[in-house]
Amino acid sequence: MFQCVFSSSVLQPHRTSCLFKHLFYHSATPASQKQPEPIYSKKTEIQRQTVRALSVKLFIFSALQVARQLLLQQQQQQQVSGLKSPKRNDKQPALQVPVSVAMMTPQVITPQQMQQILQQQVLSPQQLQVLLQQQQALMLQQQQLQEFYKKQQEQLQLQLLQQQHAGKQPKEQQQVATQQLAFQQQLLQMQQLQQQHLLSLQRQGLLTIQPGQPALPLQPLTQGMIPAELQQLWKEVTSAHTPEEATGNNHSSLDLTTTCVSSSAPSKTSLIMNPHASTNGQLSVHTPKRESLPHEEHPHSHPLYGHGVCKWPGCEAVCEDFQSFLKHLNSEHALDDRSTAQCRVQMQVVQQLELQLAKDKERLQAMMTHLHVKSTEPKTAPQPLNLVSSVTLSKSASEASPQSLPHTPTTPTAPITPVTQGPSVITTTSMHTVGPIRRRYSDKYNVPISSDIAQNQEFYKNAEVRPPFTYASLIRQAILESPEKQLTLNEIYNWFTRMFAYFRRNAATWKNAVRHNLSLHKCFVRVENVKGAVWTVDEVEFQKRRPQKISGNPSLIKNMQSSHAYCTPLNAALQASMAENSIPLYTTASMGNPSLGTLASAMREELNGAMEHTNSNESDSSPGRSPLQAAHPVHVKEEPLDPEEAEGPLSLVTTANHSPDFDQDRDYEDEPVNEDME
DNA sequence: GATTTCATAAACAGCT
DNA sequence: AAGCTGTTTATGAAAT
Repeated sequence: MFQCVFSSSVLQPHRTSCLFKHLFYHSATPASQKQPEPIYSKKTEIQRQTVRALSVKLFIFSALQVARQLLLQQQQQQQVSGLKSPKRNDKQPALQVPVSVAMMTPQVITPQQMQQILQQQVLSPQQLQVLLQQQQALMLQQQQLQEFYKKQQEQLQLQLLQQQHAGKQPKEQQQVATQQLAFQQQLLQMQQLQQQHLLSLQRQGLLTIQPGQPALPLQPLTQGMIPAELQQLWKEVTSAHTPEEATGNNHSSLDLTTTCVSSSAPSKTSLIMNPHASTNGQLSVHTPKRESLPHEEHPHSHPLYGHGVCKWPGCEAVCEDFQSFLKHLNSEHALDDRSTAQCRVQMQVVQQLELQLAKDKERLQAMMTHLHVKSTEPKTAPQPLNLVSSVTLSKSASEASPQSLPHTPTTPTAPITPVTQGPSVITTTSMHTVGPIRRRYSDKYNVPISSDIAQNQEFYKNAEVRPPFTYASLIRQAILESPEKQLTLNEIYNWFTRMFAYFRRNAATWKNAVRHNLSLHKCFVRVENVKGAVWTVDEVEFQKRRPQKISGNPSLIKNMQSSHAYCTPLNAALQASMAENSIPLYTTASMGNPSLGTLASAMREELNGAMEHTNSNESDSSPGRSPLQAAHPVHVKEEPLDPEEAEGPLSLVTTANHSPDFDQDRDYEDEPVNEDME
């Protein structure tokens, strides 16, 4: 294609118009500049180069027109539809083009237009300002180049004329040639500058260039080719029109490359860092001096440094001490394309997380609303976990309808009090702090863990909240949820990671804890299998091991697990009384509060009845509900009660299609580790 | 304040 | 040899 330009055997060198046509279409291809074959004389070569440079210019002009049209269209659309979710916008190609083109064709786009576009990209005022400044600078540069371009054009015409008349003035021609070469280089520089600008924007995610988009190629610069005068010229141009760059540009040696880079680099940094300027101002300019700032205030608490490891996304380089970390930071994560891109990615990650957080907050609020839990008191209570507790309790109170909770309030537990969404609803944010705190919650008081998990399944899956249950309870739950009431260690692991986002981190820690618990507690029985060893739950031992604070009656506690479905009205009553007291529910009960604690236990005792002991027989090895299933095949819905596992729809399904094989699909195939959004 | 329960860390052995 | 599994001990925090 571009051969028609350089090895233009089809084109007569003097027929510029023809050349123009071709160059108009192919000028910007990178390969076209590489090693033009010396077919013609030096003079002709220069002409070709000049012409090509001109064609580049033309190309730019054409791009301007396209940009303008697109902009106008865009504006019209905006006026009609208004501004919508900016994030989506920057994925729409229609927008990308105008923005990108606009950046390189300042003169057709007014600052206002520019602002409009950029606002769609969720730019801060600072970013906008920087962009505008840069745009103006580019505009001035381009104007100068245009003037220069006109001159060159005239000279070219003259030269061509002379050539046609076989005029021979080598010296003059050489001068002209030099100038033309310079001009070409300048144009290349211009291209490069613009290209870098585009790239920087790309890195920041402000725009994405489509494959088919006629982006200007980045032209490799051979410094040896740059005439001194061009350097001088370039200096003049750049220094004259980019005053804002002077601040960040302390390079004394001004070769074109550095000028080019430095002129775009500040924009890059400022654009990216501005959003965080208030907190991470030190990053706005990349100098070692600045970077040493953050740890001056907090000697060893750099957000990018922890546990002797560099926390830069995807790095994890080991740094023995803080100094070596700083060294590493300066060397490995300097301001380059990679770091910038990673920074941008991190920004998106944060955005995503915030989005997710908002969603989960909303969900939680709806849950709380539905459950009528006034979480005002938890907030005032010293324990940060009260929220969790109350949530848990609320579930247990409404466990008569375990599966329906998150979705529809069709539960028997009718609204008791008009619910007002208090501002003190537990937020996922606060929940995140729960993690490191070790508490024992509901499970300690025989709160059906199953119902909580079933009802908060989505919540636990997505929010990195530590479930308010002990490892033992969780392990037991995992095992009981399985069709065969037995799991291998690995399957238990998988259950943890699948059910709780919290356990998708620090695997070594919690896995160790799981193993530790399995070994430590008598209630977990290891059974040698054909396939290996599986773990089962000895329900008797499990109940034995825990102190029954509620009623002090072990047998009662044991019975409590069943017949939840029948407590519907009582649950409502309990819930009402709890709401009435407006106390941290579980805490209250745990404290041995006579009214609530005994009420709950009494209720359960009363309700348990005779149906309970169905599973007490096989408790040693397979405390499962297989016998119960046989006993109450129809009562699938109420099954969850029996061994206090309110397994949600999931386990119901598995029970229904119960096939001889294990739940291999869940344990091995759907690796949940990648569920978190990072 | 002593005891219990639990979480966490870690050493160690056996097995694959 | 490395990783997994399972056991055991130690320590500290929180609850009782």
